[in-house]
Amino acid sequence: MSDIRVRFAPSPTGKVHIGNIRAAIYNWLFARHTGGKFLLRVEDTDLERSTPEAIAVLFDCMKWLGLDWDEEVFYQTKNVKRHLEVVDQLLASGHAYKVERTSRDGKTGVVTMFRMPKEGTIEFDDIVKGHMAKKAEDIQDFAIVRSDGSPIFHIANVVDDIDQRVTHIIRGDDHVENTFKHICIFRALGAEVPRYAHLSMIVNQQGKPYSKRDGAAFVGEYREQGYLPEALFNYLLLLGWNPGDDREVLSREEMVKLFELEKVHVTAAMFDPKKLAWMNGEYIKKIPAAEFRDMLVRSSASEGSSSGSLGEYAVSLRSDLRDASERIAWWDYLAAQIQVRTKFLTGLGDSIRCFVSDDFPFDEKAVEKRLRKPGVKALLLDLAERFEKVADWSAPALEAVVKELSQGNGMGPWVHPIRVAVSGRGEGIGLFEMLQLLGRETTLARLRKAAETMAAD
RNA sequence: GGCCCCAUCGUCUAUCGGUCAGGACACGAGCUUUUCAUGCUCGGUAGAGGAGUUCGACUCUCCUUGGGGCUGCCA
Repeated sequence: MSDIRVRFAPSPTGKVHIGNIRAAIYNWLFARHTGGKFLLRVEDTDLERSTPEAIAVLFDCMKWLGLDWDEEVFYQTKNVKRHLEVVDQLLASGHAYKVERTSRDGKTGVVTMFRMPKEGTIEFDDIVKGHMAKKAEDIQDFAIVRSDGSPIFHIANVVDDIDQRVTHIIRGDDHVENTFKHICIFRALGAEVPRYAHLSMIVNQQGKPYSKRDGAAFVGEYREQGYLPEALFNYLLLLGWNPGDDREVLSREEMVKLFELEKVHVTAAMFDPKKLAWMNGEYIKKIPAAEFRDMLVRSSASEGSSSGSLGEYAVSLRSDLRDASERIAWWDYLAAQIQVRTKFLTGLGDSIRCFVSDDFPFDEKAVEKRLRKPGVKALLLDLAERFEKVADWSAPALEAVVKELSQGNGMGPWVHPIRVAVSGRGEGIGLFEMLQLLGRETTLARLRKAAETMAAD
């Protein structure tokens, strides 16, 4: 047990930015590593943007990434009364004053300002950035209550941190300047100043802050694009921290065990989608085979091409597989072939369509390149003839047939037309494994059909 | 403009003054004698510039340059 308490305090705008969620990850890891508490505070004072839907999206993203929080969610709007009480306190002690001001957009009214010390230096030791200092005279007094009477971020944030007994504030780099102000508020209130850790920003290829113009910027988009939460989590963590050795793909347990704020980098990190994609592939390979198989079965069902339910592992093209165990073995084999070459979980349905249904699309380019070539018709018919005679319908046996035809000159001329004829595409799993899975009947039918309808003489 | 922060391969980074400056992604070449992918082997590319401290500096200090942040009745 420890007394450490950290918080993630996003504004629920409906979309959780990756830079923001990285702060959540670091907070979570720090809490889990130290045995402290990870709190969630919803800064919902912007009534226009924060809706129940937006808050639901936020919770959803956090749950997706496995960022579970301790204690009840703290809603900032519910603490407004406290914020204003504290402001009165500051007013009474002379740390704040009211003044008539005109805002940028021309609004004139009375706002409450926090009175900054006029001399001295404000200092703090940031856990990642080191010693920070700024002359008080370089910071101007700032507003803490709007003319409409609503508290402003600075005061709400500090009061909530006091009320939630937050000991460490881990947040984005863009808050550094605010920290000097906030420290003054803590002191004016006689409260203990928490420890700070400011995280660098995530930048794009041009070195500018990463925004939605640079690609997926919101957590939900990664989910939609077939990324695994573990991969995003791991990648974001690595963007600014490493365990000190060459390990990059880490289990959650390792992360919790090894994470230290002191080792977080100060410099801004460029977001590299290619490395994230690679990492996603690594995590997909780690999915237990049976689990991946079930994902495939599920995606085939959602394609509407398989009438069977998940539990039955139906294989509509292979009526010869009567036994449940045979069908499961069929799926296991297919899944194993596909898993190693999957980088994203999207499109799984498309890649197995031709295995579970005769209703699959033909890629026009592949057809043009591989089938509409002189002699292909005869070639396919001849292959069908030869395959028909194969006693043992297995990948090695089928490969032997083509190998013999090629006479050691490369099997390309046969392999490519067969692939397109039976699957409609130019890529996929190993050809002979594919034929083995499809079975004799389907393979022969497709070869002959392609020969008649698409292949050139 | 003012204030604050930052600076190693293209990118993420290792290095707690002495290293052939290491790894990963990406890239190139090759092998696994079918596509795609995986896997394996090999390869190239880095300490912004300048002073200083030191026997010795990527590492410490200063300057320059470059980049970023903040400078709201946003958060």
